[in-house]
Amino acid sequence: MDNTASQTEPVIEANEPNSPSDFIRDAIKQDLAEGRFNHVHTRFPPEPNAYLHIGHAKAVWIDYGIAKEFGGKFNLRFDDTNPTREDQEFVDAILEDVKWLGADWEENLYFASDYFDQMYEWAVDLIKKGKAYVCDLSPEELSKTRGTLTSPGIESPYRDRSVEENLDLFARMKAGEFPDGARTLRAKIDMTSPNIVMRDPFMYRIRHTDHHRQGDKWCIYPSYDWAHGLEDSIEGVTHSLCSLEYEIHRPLYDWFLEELGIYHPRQIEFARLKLPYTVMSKRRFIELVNDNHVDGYDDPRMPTLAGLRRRGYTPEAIAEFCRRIGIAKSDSTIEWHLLEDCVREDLNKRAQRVMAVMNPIKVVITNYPEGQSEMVDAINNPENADAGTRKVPFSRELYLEQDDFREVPPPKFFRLTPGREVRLRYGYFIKCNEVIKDENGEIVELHCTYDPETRGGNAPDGRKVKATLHWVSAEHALEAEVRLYEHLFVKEDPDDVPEGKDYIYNLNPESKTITKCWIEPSVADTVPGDRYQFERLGYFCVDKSSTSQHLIFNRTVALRDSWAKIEKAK
RNA sequence: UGCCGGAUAGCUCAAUUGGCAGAGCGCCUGACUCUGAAUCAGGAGGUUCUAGGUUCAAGCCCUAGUCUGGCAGCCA
Repeated sequence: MDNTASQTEPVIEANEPNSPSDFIRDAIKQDLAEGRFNHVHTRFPPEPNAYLHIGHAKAVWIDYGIAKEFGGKFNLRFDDTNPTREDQEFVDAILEDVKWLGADWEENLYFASDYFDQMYEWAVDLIKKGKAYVCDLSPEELSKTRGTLTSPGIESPYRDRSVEENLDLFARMKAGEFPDGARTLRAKIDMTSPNIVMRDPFMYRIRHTDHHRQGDKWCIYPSYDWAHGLEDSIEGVTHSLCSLEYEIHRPLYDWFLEELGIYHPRQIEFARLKLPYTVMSKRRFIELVNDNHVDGYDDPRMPTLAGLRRRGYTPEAIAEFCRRIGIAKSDSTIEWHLLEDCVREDLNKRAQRVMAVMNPIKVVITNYPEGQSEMVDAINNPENADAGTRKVPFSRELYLEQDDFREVPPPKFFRLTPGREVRLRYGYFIKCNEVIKDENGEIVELHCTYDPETRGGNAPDGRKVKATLHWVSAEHALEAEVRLYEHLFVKEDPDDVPEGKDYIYNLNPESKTITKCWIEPSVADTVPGDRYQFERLGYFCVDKSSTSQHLIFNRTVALRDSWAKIEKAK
């Protein structure tokens, strides 16, 4: 068979100096070198029955990334072969997610259901070749005769029907003469195969269910194993990349294509992505959402792309993450840390800086005139001069972060403490003179003095301070809601539960904390999706439910904090 | 006990035809700094799962074993 015939694309090899190397790319280069294929064509084939998650992002970047690198084509194809689970809602959501990720399918958007006629014809071909038969076994009987992992199955009593009878029965299955589950079309392979997948797998089942795209045209629907290779073949895909669980299905993928004698793509499998402290299955997403353990598929704690997007993750960060984890055949669990590091790296370069105080302590600048205020210049992004500057109001009463003051400073603490001078970022040097407490001994405010000569944050006499603190003017600050997130589960493996419990038992009751912050007024007109760095605190993204009357920020990720590490080490 | 995979630094991965085990991230130290951030420099970190074998030479090839993932939906 000529595997290079269907398309004649120029061969472009991925020889850029920084192009990644892995076993799949190596295999593709070899295929190109040996002439098995003369171009590269991949596909991402989601079933429209759920929201995409970070694991799908990995698959998209493998499929799309490799196609791009080799100057090839990339198809987005909905594998919509089971109408009982699928819906247009998911098609729309997936389209949005893939587009957001940055994978451009151009005009190559396909639906497996568009190939149902062709698949049916091929099934008829296989029947005519004596390679497929209609089986009347019930689902229960079928599973009983399939055998086990260690023992062979037994042949169906309907296995040796005549071609004519099979053709007739199959046509009547299609015509809707039989109820759901009454019969299947099965491939005639080998009931004793050590690979259970090869024990006369079913190709079609009867489902009197309308399809979200085909309506009531069909009442028989193809199985994954039967359909997938055909879809790849029809589209001229060269490399059908999928996760390891399909490795055992490859012989069947090859068998159908070989028996049909049609264009034969190559399936290659890779390890799927696993992350600790979360779950990544469609069924569990549905449970978490339906039982209100999370606030929808786009809850910022969810590993869905919609959730990560709402959390503030950028597609660039996700792409970088996928690049860093690479592709392998060994199962592995990637630390969240790596994903977080990727967003920090991306957001550091692009996020607008802003000052916000989350746990305020009031500071009165005793030598600053009452009723006066002024605007100081602040840099929007030190990593990007083009981002410009903004004005931030300074006045007599400020809020500082509680963590930035210690009445009795521990060793190596160089923030504000009685008698010590520090800098207020873009403001003035201040010195703490007095700690005001209530009757319970709790600190209620600090009395400080400022040095008017240090306006903007520099001392004309060149004296240095050891700390620069963020602050907001009490009178001008806007109050906003902030939502802090932790892992959804308390255990690395949510399935690690006591007898009789399930993964829900491991939900982290503290995965979401709603609190407040006081933030500089420059963010008054911010809109959902805007991302900021709250200086010295972390990256935050404006939630979709945020309004100018009620600002809501999701913390994407905190900044690295080496002081916290020092403290924790004690 | 069947079949198909996997095992190299804390984590993720590399290592042409067998030829001195490397990188990124993390960690430690230093420099710099109006974010204890970022950036830059340096450093530590390995019985390549185990036991044999082939070879001048084995992470790689062979044998046996250990551990580990997937597979018995009319799901994909």
